[in-house]
Amino acid sequence: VEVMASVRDPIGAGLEAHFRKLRARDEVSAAEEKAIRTVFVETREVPAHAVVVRRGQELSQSILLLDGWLARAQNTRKGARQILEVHLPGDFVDLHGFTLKRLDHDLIALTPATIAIAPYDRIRQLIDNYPHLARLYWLTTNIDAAIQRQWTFAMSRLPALARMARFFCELFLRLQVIDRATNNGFNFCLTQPQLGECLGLSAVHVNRTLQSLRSRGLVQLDNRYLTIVDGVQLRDLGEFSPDYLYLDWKAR
Amino acid sequence: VEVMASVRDPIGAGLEAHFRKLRARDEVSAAEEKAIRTVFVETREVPAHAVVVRRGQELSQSILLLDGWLARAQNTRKGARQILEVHLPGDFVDLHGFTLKRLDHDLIALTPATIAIAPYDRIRQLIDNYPHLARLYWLTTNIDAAIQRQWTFAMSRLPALARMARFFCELFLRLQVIDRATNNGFNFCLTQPQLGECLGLSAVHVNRTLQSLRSRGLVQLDNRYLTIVDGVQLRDLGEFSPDYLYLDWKAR
DNA sequence: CGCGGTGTTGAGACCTGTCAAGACGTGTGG
DNA sequence: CCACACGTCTTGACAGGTCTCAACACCGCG
Repeated sequence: VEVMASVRDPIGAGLEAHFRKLRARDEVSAAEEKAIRTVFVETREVPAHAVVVRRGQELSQSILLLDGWLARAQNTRKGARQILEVHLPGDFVDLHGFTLKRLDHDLIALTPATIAIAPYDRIRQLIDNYPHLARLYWLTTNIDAAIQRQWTFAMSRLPALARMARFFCELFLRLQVIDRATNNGFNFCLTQPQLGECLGLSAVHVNRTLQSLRSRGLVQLDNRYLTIVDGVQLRDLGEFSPDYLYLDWKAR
Repeated sequence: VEVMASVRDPIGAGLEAHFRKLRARDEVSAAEEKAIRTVFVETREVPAHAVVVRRGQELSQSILLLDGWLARAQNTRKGARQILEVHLPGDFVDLHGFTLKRLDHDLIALTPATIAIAPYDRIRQLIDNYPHLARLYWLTTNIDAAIQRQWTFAMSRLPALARMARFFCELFLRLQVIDRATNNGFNFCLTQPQLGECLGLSAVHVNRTLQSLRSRGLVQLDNRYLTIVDGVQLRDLGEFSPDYLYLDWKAR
């Protein structure tokens, strides 16, 4: 992980997505926003496929994703890799490290990424001074957990086609929240083998499943851009309900 | 859900497991323990198979499990039920409802259970007065999330045999923490179909997988009691590492 | 020009699900 | 005491989804 010189205010600009994400769920005052901005000490550029945090490593800082996609991953003994959760810009990627002190899985970069670093003592200070933010960040970890539950559900009970449909629905919605999707699609940089690592499928089967979604006229994947052709049917096929993303605005 | 008259101090006695669980991870002072005890206003008895909290229901209180097993569950459109997480005595079952305000899944009773009720305003008061407890409960939600990630992993990448082995390992360890297991086993009240709902398997396949574990001399399941015959091989088969339960004692 | 990563296709094997039937134990009512 | 129903556990046969292996096309890049 290589440190890059901070130009102008790259952190401030990159935090855009983070505040969109928070404000989709609750109010964040100007004072709170200002306080959050002081938590980050530097940004880093991470190349694709890099391991950002290795399993078991002692932690003293948290990472907020400014740009690119990260993922939590864990390997089978035989070497197969499962991606447990995909993180998008604005996600406080390992805030739970703040209480856990180490991770039980790897944090890897799916694409080239820009991250911001928040030392634990500053986070500690932030949530001590702003109990509302403590609750709000607790909320975001709970939303992450809800997403995780839905993945468990999909892996255990849905066949490949539904699993993939649901995955696209979730990404689409989460990207819309942070303004990184258009009306009908989004940039999708994963390769088919990587998609298989997300869905617990072999690369071959990913290919066939993708073709099936295409031929049913539900999605289109060209040139690293995913087009949602028929969102209604896609949601139906994936048994997708956006409940679990808790996108309703409430005092927390 | 039927309310039972409180006899003597049923809450206090039942909280035993809760404090064991907390103190496996961090120190809890006498003052903190006392404060926690004041949070609960009543206990309830829940019959087996009851729905304790229904999906989408507005919440104003959290539930701590005193005795019995609860589970989070979600149904397929076709009616198949997946159990997303199993909760054991001492678990603060829907503490995340405190920030989420509703659940995106059902909370059901796997066995007859006793629960204690904690209104949100009291929880709010507790964590405002004891920031250390706020972090500690945040920690427990993070541990729940870690367990959830491991379930996702198991469902997507491990075959039935390993999945079941791992499930037994996890339960054994979690039950030992709260002193509800012996050296070589524990009471296991689930039927084979219920076990299938936990593991994402059909009842028929559960039966065959269980026989395979038995014939390999790894576990024994008689009379609702699970005996771990060969724990080392069981852990090996399930690729189980206890890391993710964060059972090391640290200042949080 | 060759090469590695990516996407695609076919064939066969394997794991797991479904359906159906029967064994066993337990509680209930006659 | 027996007959019966019911839930649970067990077994067999077959079907279907997904994996593995192998081969090939395509592309960007050194």
